[in-house]
Amino acid sequence: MTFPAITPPARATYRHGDLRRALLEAGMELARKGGPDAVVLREATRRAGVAPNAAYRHFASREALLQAVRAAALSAVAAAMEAELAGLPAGLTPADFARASVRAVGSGYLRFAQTEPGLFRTAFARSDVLMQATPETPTAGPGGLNPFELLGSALDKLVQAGVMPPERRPGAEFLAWSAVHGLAMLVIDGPLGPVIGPQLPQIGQRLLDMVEKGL
Amino acid sequence: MTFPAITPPARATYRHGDLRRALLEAGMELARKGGPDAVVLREATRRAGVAPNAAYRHFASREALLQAVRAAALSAVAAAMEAELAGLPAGLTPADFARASVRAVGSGYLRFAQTEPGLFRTAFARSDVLMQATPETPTAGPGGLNPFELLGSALDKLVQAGVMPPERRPGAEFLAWSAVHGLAMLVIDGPLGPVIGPQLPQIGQRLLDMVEKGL
DNA sequence: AGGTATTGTGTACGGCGTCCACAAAAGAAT
DNA sequence: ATTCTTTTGTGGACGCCGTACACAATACCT
Repeated sequence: MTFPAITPPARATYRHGDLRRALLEAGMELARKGGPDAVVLREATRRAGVAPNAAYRHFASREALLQAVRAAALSAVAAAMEAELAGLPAGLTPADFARASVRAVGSGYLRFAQTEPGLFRTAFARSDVLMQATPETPTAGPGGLNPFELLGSALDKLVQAGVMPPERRPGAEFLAWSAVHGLAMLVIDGPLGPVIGPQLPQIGQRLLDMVEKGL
Repeated sequence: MTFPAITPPARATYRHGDLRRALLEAGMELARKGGPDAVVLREATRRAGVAPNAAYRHFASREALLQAVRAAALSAVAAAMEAELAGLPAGLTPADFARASVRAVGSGYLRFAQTEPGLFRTAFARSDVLMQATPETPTAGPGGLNPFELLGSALDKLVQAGVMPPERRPGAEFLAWSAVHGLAMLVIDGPLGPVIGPQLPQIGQRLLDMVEKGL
């Protein structure tokens, strides 16, 4: 007689070997579809083929696991922004390049929100991981800058290129970030999803026009 | 010997009389401090002095109760906006009045977010109640318009006063709303709370400058 | 008065996060 | 090599949650 055998091999060794990473990846998977609330400790341990309590050897609580997932999601946002920046055409004037950089950061943000809504919601909900990234929970992309820093550096270019007067620079990231973040949240997590939705790219461009003009 | 007697009188009659309202009010209280996740069915019934299952005679599920709370919270947002609009000085030119109206709507939104973060988060998270308000779950304020409609009518004034060219009007609410919503979310539910925080009013005004200029 | 629909109760199930005591394995000290 | 210690995973339990089902008390209608 054979048993159903969920997760057949289970595990040969008593020690898992890389449980922390396994839990983090399971957490990412859960967050990807389902958002932050879907990051459930027991389910993550189940996927890692381990007893629920084993998680507590690597994360102090469900919240701690969630924090780690958040940080990883922020890294992914940064990577999306960097991809967008890398796709910028060459040979632009400094002013145009600076403007295009700001737009690229915004577009990357919005595109990520639309393609990975679960991760996006996880990245930006109820937490201050972004501003106080610890060595254990890096929030940066491949280039070493986190999303907030990428936006800041794009805005700096705007000043250097003479497009933005220096006195407007302080705090400008909050304004630009707010606009883009608000649209993303309203579409993927709020009441605008059904209303807008497929038109996000166009509305996004219009929003970026507004930011560029109004900053 | 006397018992501890939590909720001493409990209830004299078998029927509660107004359980639906009682549950809604308990839910609002829970949402006020704690946000949407704090709206817990069992706790609401406890506060109403009733068995957990009694709730199911009035709400199909926890989610249904939460929807009702959301609608009520949206009403409160609308009321905050109306209060701000009512405080506008008299004797403005139509153009200035229109501009001030848009700002008032935005300020009301931000002020509400800061003074009632729990309700604010509840109002605007994961739901489409706003766009499809049912008779049972009204989202409007005392004046009969919900937050979205209040913003729309302020923008209409902008066009009527000749401040905004009519061709820019369609979709403008999405842009303005995004900006304000994003700032509110980043401050009360995101990573900007510790960073900004007390300076919200100033940054809010700057954000509204950006919107006004960039719309 | 009796019948019916409404509303609240009791019991139970499975899922969650987390605490505690224990067991297995790995590494260090003898 | 044997023992001790630290690390890592297991098992069982607790109290919370949402919710389904059967039942009881009340109100309402005839």
